[in-house]
Amino acid sequence: MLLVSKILENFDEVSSSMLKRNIDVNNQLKKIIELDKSRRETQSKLDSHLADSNKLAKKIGDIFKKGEYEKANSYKEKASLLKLETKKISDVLNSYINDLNNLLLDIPNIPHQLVPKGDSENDNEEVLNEGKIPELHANALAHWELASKHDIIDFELGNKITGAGFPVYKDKGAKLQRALINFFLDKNIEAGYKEIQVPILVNELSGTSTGQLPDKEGQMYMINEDNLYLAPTAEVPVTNIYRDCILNSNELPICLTSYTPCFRREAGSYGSHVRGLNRLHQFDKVEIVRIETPEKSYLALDEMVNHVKSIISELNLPFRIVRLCGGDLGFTSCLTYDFEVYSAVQKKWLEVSSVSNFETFQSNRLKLRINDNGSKVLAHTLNGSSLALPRIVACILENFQTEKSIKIPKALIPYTGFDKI
RNA sequence: AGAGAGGUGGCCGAGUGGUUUAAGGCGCACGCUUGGAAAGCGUGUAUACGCCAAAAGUGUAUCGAGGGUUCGAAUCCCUUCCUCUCUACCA
Repeated sequence: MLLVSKILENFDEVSSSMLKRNIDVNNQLKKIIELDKSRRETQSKLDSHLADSNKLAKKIGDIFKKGEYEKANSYKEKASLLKLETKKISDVLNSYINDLNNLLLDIPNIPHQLVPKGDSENDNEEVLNEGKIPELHANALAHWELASKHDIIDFELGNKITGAGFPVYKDKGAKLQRALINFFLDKNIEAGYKEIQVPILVNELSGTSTGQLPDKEGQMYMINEDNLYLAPTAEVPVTNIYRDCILNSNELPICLTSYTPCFRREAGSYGSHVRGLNRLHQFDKVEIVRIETPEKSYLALDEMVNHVKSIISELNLPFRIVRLCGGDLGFTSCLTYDFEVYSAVQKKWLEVSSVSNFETFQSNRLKLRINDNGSKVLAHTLNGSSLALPRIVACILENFQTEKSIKIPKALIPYTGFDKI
């Protein structure tokens, strides 16, 4: 959520930078400023009425003690009238606060200077392209064909148990999943991230605080009976650990890593690009989350990008890093780098990681501050996938297939216990 | 899930309608004291919002959360969340 003070002080900058997202928020911003002014005026008015009420109540108490009941009663009447008026002002104030909040909740984060203008993923800016695209034999198969040929992932069985997008991993397929999770976690821990296990069901406030609500309302599975959501990413439970916290500057940076299954409804996405493992309703992901001071957050973003890069390199997968353009940039993010691995059979790039700096957008909702020698500032939050499994699995299967088998990348063999499928 | 007991500042803990402006203690910070330390003494010690150019200051709100009763609520009522004990169930 943007700060009203930021909008007030940098109106033109905020307004024009939103054009990169292809949205015009000028009117909303003006309304926010107006509402904030009304809010402050009403607050002053209410406070002075409450101050009067408090004084009067005290006076009545004193008079009662002296036993002057008649006098007290006349003051009581006066106090009642004052109270009625106070109630009215308080209602007005609350409506201003609500309207202001609702407007602010609908405005996305301000894109960073580096974010290119653009409409869609086609306008993303490639910043690195590394690794060799393998030359496959003539009969190379797509991963969903390999999965069934080797009987390691069963999509049909998942349909039976749950529905489309919930595959069953079998035998070496299951072990490959487990190997990747451990491999990723170990790499992250080695790089200084502390492992943490968190709940996968989250409440509404958690969803709002990291920015999934109200923006992605329809993308999360909801359990109505208990008013809980299935987390679409570990970002939600992990970042919310620090909701309503004031951290001492010497506690920073906070670097966490967590494995969780992730659940996404993916409403409205159908077609060939969702075949096999390309897009699932349930998938596994290892996430990294950082909390940083404003001064260091972009340094941290670079570190995270380099870290994810090193993991993909170790798996020997051809990949590229793209800087998301305004049109593709997530609601909550200032700057995002996506990692895409190349699927040699499908002949396309598949997103496997998204690394973002949210600056104060989340921390403002989280009320996550840093206490630096008595002065308080909002922290910067960042996160990234390190990494999401399904498309990594798809690429391993496709890119490392031979006529007879699938070779496991060397770095993974200690984790799988086998070198081919 | 049922019955009961609870939730008060960084922590412990007093407080059943108006000298609570939340006692007292611990912790922490600073100062005095000391050769140095401890002890002792003194001062201070939350968050949010408003006013003020800013600081100082000051007003308001906050005793799990939300609503209500009252001139006045930590205290009474309702709703809700959480914790503990017992019972039931259970990996």
